[in-house]
Amino acid sequence: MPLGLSLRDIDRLEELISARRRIRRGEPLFRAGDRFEAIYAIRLGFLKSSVMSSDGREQVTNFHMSGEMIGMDGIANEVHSCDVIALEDTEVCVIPYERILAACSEVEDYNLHFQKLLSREIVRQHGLMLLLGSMHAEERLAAFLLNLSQRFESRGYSRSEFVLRMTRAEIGSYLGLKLETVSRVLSRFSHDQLIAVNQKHVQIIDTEGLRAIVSGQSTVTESI
Amino acid sequence: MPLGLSLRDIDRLEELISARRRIRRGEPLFRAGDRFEAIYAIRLGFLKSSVMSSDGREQVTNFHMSGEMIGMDGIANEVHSCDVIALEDTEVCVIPYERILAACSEVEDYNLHFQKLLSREIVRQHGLMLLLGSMHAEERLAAFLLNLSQRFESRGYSRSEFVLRMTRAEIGSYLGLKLETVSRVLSRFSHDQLIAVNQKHVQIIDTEGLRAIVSGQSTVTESI
DNA sequence: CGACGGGTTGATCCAATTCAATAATCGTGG
DNA sequence: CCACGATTATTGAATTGGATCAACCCGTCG
Repeated sequence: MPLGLSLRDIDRLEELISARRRIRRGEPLFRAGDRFEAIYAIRLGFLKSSVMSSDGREQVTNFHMSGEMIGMDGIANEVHSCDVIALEDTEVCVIPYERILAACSEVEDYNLHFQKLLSREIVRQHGLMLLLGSMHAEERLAAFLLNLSQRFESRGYSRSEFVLRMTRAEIGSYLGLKLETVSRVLSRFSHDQLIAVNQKHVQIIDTEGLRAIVSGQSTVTESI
Repeated sequence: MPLGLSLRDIDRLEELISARRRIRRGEPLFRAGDRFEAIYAIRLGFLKSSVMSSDGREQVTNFHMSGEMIGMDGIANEVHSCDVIALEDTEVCVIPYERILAACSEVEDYNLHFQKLLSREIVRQHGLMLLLGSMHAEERLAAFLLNLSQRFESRGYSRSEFVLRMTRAEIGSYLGLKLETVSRVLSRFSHDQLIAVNQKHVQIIDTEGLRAIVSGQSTVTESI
């Protein structure tokens, strides 16, 4: 469900790009409070967005991969409202917001396109809120794995085997769980033959089983 | 933090408005799946947005009051992705999206303005995710009450005394809690002289106390 | 090699849910 | 206007899912 731009769309925006930028693993693309100047299209790599509460609790709000656009949070107040950190060496295209605005005014099509991008982010977050507000640990993790799987697939990678670039703690923060819970649930999934886990490497064995978990059917689906 | 448009901004958009529409308490402004045609500016009233999971769990994603804009979720797929239901008799201005698009293309200022509206919604949801992902029941409710208080104030109503238009179950859904928990925490706040509650009527007595709770200081702030 | 960050797993604890009973309020139609 | 059923709210007791605390393992890097 949560998508950025298609390759074709990225081509369309190519003319707006001012530069490329490389961010090394662990380094920020930008931080909350930084002046908002550009939107970024990810060429290659993997990042996380997170917000901080006044008392220092971190909440990961999203993970990003190639083809996705980031930075739109900054439009609201001309200042970024979250941190974006590279979880592996990453390369992004810098698209100055001024150019986007100008292009949107000139071409109604661009305008619609960009508004759709923002709206899609809103819709995506609705899904997240449903997850955070009403799902159990197992459901959250199953949904998370299926989402990653689907995104990898749509990028031409394997949908059944991939590497988690983030730590258990980061997954936990994203899903509103503690890292121990993430670890436990992954172990349980592994034990139940739904996935195979080896540290950061994950293999999805039973997609349907995971789907069943997401939609509420408890693990031990009793046959009535 | 979460705002719609100022009155001045609404005036600016006045020319785009095609009609007014009244929705009676309990009736939908639109439902998930409805074709997206317009954005709505609330003249008067109170509504909730909610999404439904495949297995029927409802998650309230927002409450809306006068001056706020709703419907932007529909831009993404030309179809609304959530239900919006009036919690009291409500009147909205209907602003056809086509006109908004046209206006945005013509006036770069409108364009920026509308994009800010969308971005603000994204930023607001980040705050919600922080709440849902990492706060305790008491912190969630304190944050919720302070937020309502602030919004009422900025509309010229009392910031210390207001009526909750939604049920405990709806508050619970919004905050990721059960209705009993909401009721209990409100009772506790009442007992601790932070608020006075009488069914839907709430009076904020100790704003600072509520703020302290939101930022993690436990209720029983021990003096060290 | 030792230290350190990341991961797993077990034992215990606790905040919030669930189940349940009761009360207050609302809306509707006679 | 009042009575009645339905919805909404409160409160208590028991339960539980996930958090917390803690020990340990593994791989990597200086």
